Parts: sequence; structure tokens; C-alpha cells
Amino acid sequence: MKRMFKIIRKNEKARTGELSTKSGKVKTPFFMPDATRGFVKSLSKNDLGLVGVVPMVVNTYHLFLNPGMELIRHAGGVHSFMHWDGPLLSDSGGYQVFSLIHKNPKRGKITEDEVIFHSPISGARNTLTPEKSIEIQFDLGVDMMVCLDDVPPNDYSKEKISAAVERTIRWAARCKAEYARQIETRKISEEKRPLLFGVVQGGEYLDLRKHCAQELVEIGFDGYGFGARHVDSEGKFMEEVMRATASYIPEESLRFALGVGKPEDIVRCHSYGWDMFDCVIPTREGRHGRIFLWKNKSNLKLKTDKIEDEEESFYETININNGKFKDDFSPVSEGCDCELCTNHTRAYLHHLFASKDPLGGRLASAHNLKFYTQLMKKLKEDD
RNA sequence: GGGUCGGUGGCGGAGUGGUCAAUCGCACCUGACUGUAAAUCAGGCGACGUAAGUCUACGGGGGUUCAAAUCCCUCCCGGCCCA
Repeated sequence: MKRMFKIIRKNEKARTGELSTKSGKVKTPFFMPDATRGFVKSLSKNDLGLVGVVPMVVNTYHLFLNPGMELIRHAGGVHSFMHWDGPLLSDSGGYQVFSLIHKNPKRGKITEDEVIFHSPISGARNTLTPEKSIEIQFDLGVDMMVCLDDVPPNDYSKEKISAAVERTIRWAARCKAEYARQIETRKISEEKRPLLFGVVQGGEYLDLRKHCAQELVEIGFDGYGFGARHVDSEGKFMEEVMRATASYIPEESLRFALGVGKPEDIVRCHSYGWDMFDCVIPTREGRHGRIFLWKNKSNLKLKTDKIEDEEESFYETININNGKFKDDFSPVSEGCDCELCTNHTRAYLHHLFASKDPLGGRLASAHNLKFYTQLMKKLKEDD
């Protein structure tokens, strides 16, 4: 299989590289905003363009439910439907196994063969199998796809996490087989083929992570993801697990830290050798009024044991809803060239949030994504 | 002038003898958010205190009662009706 990823520079574990997809090339490391249902909440194509977003993540389960695959096929695929020509990665629906079912067993059931979801909105039942997830992702026409996995909460017993690991491995083999079938029947050329990612599960247990990674590598994927939450039940970053799991993945493969994360988490993961990131934080927190600001930009490469030190941190956040911003006529962020910062004051943004107008969330989301884009650029420059 | 209904915390509005420092909503204050069931959720919101608790409070004043936002008298203020 042709390699779609090449490493350009390496600095200890961290590396910068270039990924080739049918929709274009992307330099690693990169961050993808979540366009779960085919849009980054509240942001237009122009907004995203101004921010400098290139690749994004869409979701198999959510798009399958709504608007449904018949419509997306009719639209000519998800790129065409969204009118987005940058690379798209689809998540498999595996995260919904965690967020919907593991967190609330009434929302569905996991069997060896399939996952049965009870829609949280309508209650309607829908099933996803590894094969179906892959087929949907081919119908979406994305550039990168992910194997359906069983994502257990980190506080499950080792026994249960081990069971999820074994199921994830078996499902990965089925996904790979289905992937090969789809490539064959759709007559997709090597240049046009989407990349396929396996996902390493194992909770906080290094032996399980290692075993899972080895088995997935045996099956063979373009890249490997870090599965499940990367923070423990107290929200603390699982440094050793992230570090070790990266080391279990072959150097020449892409390493995708799914759902990562806070800026400091991304910086750390990149230093362990992770290349790709996606997270709802910049957009969700933006909609909720939390704004990311640069502080000591030169401190980006802090040693990991100091990265959570508030004084030393390279960034800070403000909650624009706080009363103290009511009459703060300073710019939201000095030196940022996003739409929000070039035009508006903190007082104005506060007013937008107090008035509950969606414009506030939109400007804040775009600003936060700009912050993440700048962060990734800085990581590439520093290596 | 007569009658009648009402005056509750920043606002709206419950409560109509004890479990009321007073339901609830809004506003306000503060958190949380990590492969998006999230333009959401959680907590706080009379004063002092970390707290237990103490004090002052349901238009003003005066009563009844062991006990009053709740009952009685009176005054002030407002709505409506009749003159």
C-alpha cells in the first residue's frame, strides 16, 4: 500500500510531516474542528476560511441519521453537500458507543455483531456494524475514515476494558476487510483511496494499550488513533498512557489523538509523537463564552511538568459572560486578526452573550479556532 | 364620597396562622465543558459568619395568638366599579 504520510522533520519524539489525501495535502501536526453533522456549529464556509481551517471531522452516526445517506449520495457525497473541498475525516460512530450507550445503557446495546442505538431524539432504533460504518464512510466520500470501535469509559474494570479491546480488534479486522471490498467494488484508485485508521483502546492499562496496538498493526492501517478519554475521572491528563501508546504505534504511521483536547494537552501529545487532533473544545466553549488568549507565547515548549502552572502557561482563558467585561472596551485579544478581534471590544462581545444572540457564539468559536490554528502553526515552526 | 380588589425579595409572581429567609420564572454572580443528545449544564443569589448559627424582613403603625407574609383595627398607596 502506498504511503500517504511522510515525516519531514523530527525533534526527539515530536515530528512534522505531510499527509496526502485525495482532497489535498496537509502538514502535520494539525487540528480538525468537529463538523459532526456536516457543519461546524454556527460557522460558515467563509468563517472557516478566514480562520484558516483546512481539514475537518464529520460523524458517520449523526450524518447517517440526519440527513441520511440517500440524500448525501444524491448530493454527490459529503464534500459536495457541505461545499467543502478540504480533507474530511469521518469518525465511525464509535464515540457514540461511549457517549450514548456506555454512559446510559437504555440508549442502546452492544453485541458482538452490531451496535443498536436508540436515538436520543426520536427513540428510533438504528444499528451500526463495522461493515456498515465503513460502507457509510465510503458513501460519504471522505478522505480519512476510522474503524468502528468499542469505546469504554476509563473507570470500567480492567476485565471490561479488556473485553472492549478484544471487540475493537475483531471489529477492526472486519472494517479492514470491508474497506478492501469497497475499494475493489468501487474501483477506487490508489491515489483516490481514503486513509483508514484503527483505534487503540485499553483505558489506563498500558499492557492492554500495547496489546491492542500490536494487534491493529498486525491488521495494518494507515494510521492509529488513541481511543477513549485521555483524561482520568478527575479530568487529569493521562500523560504516561498517551506517551506509551504513541510509542506502540509505528513511527511511519499517522498518530491520531481523537478528542484531544485542551491546548496544553495538544502540546504534550505532539511532543510524544501524535500528529492529528480534533476536539469540540474551541467551538463548544466559544459558544459558552470562554475565550482563549495567548499569554506567554514563547513558553509553548515548557516542560510537561510545568505546563499546568497557571503563571507559566502559554495561554489563558476568560469567560466573557463575567460581569467585569460589561464595560471593558479593550480588544478581546491583542494581536489576533480574527473577525472578532479586529472589529469588536470585550464589552461588545459581553453584550452579545448577555443578549443571547448567536453572533456572540459564532465570533467566539471562530476566534478560538483561530487560536488553535495558530497553536498548530507554532508547533510546526518550533520543531 | 361609597364600594371592591390589591400592595411580598432587583423585576414578574406564588404563598393566605406554625414545616417561610419565603415555590417558581427573569435578571444578576460564579463554575464546568475534551473522537458534540451541549447557543448546554451545575451552583449561588436579605445581612454578618468558613460553619453551626444569629439578626432584620412580606407598604407604615398598632393589636390578637405560644406562634402572623398569612387574622383584626387604622393609616398610606394603586387598580376597577358606583356616585
